[in-house]
Amino acid sequence: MKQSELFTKTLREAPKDEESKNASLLIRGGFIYKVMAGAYAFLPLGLRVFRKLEEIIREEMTSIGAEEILMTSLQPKANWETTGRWLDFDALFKIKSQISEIDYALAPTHEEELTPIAKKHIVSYRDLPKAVFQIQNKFRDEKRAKAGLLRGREFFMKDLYSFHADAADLDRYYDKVSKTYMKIWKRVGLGKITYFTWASGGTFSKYSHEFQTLSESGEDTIYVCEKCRVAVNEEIIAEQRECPICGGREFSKKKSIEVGNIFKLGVKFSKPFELRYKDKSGREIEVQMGCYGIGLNRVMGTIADTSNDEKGLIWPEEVAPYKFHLLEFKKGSAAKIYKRMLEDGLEVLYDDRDVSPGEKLADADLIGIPYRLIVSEKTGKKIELKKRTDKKTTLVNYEYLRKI
RNA sequence: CGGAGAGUAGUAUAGUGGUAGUAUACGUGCUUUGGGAGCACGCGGUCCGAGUUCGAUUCUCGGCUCUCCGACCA
Repeated sequence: MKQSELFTKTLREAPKDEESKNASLLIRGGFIYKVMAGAYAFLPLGLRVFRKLEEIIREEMTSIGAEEILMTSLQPKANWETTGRWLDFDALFKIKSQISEIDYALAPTHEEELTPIAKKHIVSYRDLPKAVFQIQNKFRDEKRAKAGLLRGREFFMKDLYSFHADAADLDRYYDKVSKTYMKIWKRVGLGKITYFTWASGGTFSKYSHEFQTLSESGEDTIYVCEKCRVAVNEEIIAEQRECPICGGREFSKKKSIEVGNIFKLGVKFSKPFELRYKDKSGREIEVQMGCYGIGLNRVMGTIADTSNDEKGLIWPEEVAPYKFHLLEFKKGSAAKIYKRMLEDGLEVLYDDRDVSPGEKLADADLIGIPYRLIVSEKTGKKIELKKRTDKKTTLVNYEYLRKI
């Protein structure tokens, strides 16, 4: 992509209506646009990051046998009445048709939609286990949207739902998902600071688990067992005074962002919707369910929040909008290299704009693409390479780029 | 939802009961090119409504919006 043709511009100063570091940097870099409190549009660079995240998550979900579906945002009131959550779900957006006066829910989560769907397809023990996931926008009527991308009213989630014949099978799958989640954090660059965390199970079960990423701008507090690299959420530390793994009592208190959580739903939804299967003896048994979420906006915000310096963003390689940022200091001098990179399938943002070197460098710092290539001479022969976090550049030849 | 603060140009800011200023961005021209270049000229603004007043961007009231603190958070 030529930067001269990019839809967005960078902003020299942080917008004053946004105090959070994540949104402030992302807005300055032209990744997102704030539509209103708690609702952000993804612009070309931001969408590229989003798609990378999506693809990583998709690959990992597929690797544990989950199939992708896409459900609706508009949902019938009746389904929510079936579970009692039409009244009980605080953050449920309810809308009324101005024509028919029929009530709808704007989906904050999809158990109420998926369980009846599953009923059509899961009728026998032969149909189990099953797992489906989707990546979709969700709506939650948060009393207070805050912290930029971290708590919004409309956001994207990957939600995975699994269906099992019995609790033991659910347990096995739940563990598998946990491990896969840890792989995902690693791939998106949050591996070292994300902890598997014991949390209250809410209305579903005694415990659930969260994945908490250490960050000063987080709204959660966790207690980390440094020995086991696991944590417990503040809400259960009172009852769970020991590390669930090693039994240790040494915790350090940290602020964190919940980037994912997983629940064993049991029969919470299969019961009201009468999702049952017949076992070998012909007996009808309620299906065991699990659900597993990852907030994509939140993950993107968390990366922005935890991976930056005073000059701008520092994207982890797997989620960067482009792998290479090609800068030229003499008009047109990098055109040939750019063309060749495209032919070789290398992901590159080419700053072909007619602006000063200083401005290009400052923008490159802000946008945070991991590998910077600088062509300073008219001949275009010399390529300097500098990682976003490096202080100095090194001369490389073209062939080297393909090996990075 | 309770509390606090804030709305002035695309962005960031200053200021004022009487002509709204600066930086940056943007446009034109010339010069310039390894850390947000320089000069000149130009374009562009007081959130909405009501009230007080000869006159309101400024004061008062209402609304809308945003931010922060708290509560809440499948």
